[in-house]
Amino acid sequence: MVSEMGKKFRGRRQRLNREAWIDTALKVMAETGIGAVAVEPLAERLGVTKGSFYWHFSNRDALIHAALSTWEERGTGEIIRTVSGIDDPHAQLVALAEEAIDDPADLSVEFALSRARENPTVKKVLDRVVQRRMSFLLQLFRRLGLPLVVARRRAVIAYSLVLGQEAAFRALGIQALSSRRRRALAVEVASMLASQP
Amino acid sequence: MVSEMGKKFRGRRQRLNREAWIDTALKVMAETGIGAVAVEPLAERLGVTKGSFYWHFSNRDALIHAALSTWEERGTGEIIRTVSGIDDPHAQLVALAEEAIDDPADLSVEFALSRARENPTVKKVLDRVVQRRMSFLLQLFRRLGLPLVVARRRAVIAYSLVLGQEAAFRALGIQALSSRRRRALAVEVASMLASQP
DNA sequence: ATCTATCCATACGCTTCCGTATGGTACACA
DNA sequence: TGTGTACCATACGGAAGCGTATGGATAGAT
Repeated sequence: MVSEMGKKFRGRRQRLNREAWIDTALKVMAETGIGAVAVEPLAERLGVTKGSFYWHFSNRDALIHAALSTWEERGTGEIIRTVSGIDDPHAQLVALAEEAIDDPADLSVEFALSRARENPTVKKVLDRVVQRRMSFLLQLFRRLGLPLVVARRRAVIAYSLVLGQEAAFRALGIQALSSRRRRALAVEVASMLASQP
Repeated sequence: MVSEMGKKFRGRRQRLNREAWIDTALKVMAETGIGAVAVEPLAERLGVTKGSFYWHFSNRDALIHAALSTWEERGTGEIIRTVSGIDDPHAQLVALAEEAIDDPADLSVEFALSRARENPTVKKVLDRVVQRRMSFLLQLFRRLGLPLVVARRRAVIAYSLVLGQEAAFRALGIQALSSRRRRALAVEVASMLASQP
């Protein structure tokens, strides 16, 4: 029972794939949280209708799931891989801090997920990622010569710092930092975190 | 044109006031974000219908506004007042860290607001609060003998830490800390933040 | 040139939420 | 014992989102 359609003028066709939806979903998640990942607004943002969406995904949950998988793959390795190439643990810490300041998008997602842990899918992915991050940080602080109890606390503190930075910058209305200031901040953070107790 | 009403059995009446709505709104804001502050779910949570709500408030925005005002009054002073009673700046810092670890509810709201800064009302309130927090922190680090540039960075770091702690605890699945661990963490944070560069 | 797989638009029913209208109930107080 | 004020329930219309059904549109193979 469709009356009339397909008659209107349309600009040239858009033709998307799953990845386009996933990327947009992750962006929106970082900006506004997982709750804002809604099919129709996303469609509008992409210049299509939800007809497209339901061709690529069975439903909204499938998109969330796919987005989380993509995020987990892309993110968990990237920073850690970059940093793993460095030998000196202190230089590693500086690099880590700099990465965290530089690329808030990835951490924004993590930050958003921390607030959606009641979602079972989110919980599973987040727990895995956090596990890896924490053990990496713990190892790092151990290599810096800190005793285990201290290293454990530092790991929690470092993780808090990383997650909070994004929120703090938002709250402070800071958009970006010059590379000089960024570097200075990273060095400061690293030396604080590495300081002997 | 109302057909039949008021005939059903009702348990005893609830009788609320504005404050009950505001408190619940703040709780929900802390838990799930400002977007989750919706009239009907709140009403259900309070065991009434929205008929009650629209007697106390003109609309949803009025509730948000009232909640933000209440939060600003209650929060901005409380911690700072407690801490201001202490003389030694280092002890102040420890107390501040302990407060932050202890009472995540208040900071959860702040955290939620940092993600809703595009809302003009939120922006106004948040900017005021952040301004106060930052100048307090700056002063504190100055009194600890840190040079201005360093103190400024430390203030940003401290604020990031405070905001992130809540998210990190969520992500880590930490509900609460024993007072011993809490104290240890606070001391650790304070000594890090106060360390000479 | 036609066919087919791929991708998208439109329309529809359902649910949740907003805000309004209107009527009902309890308690104080006279 | 009635009556008013304060508080709440129900019903309604509209907007926005989810998911389904179905009918185009387009590109590439043949």
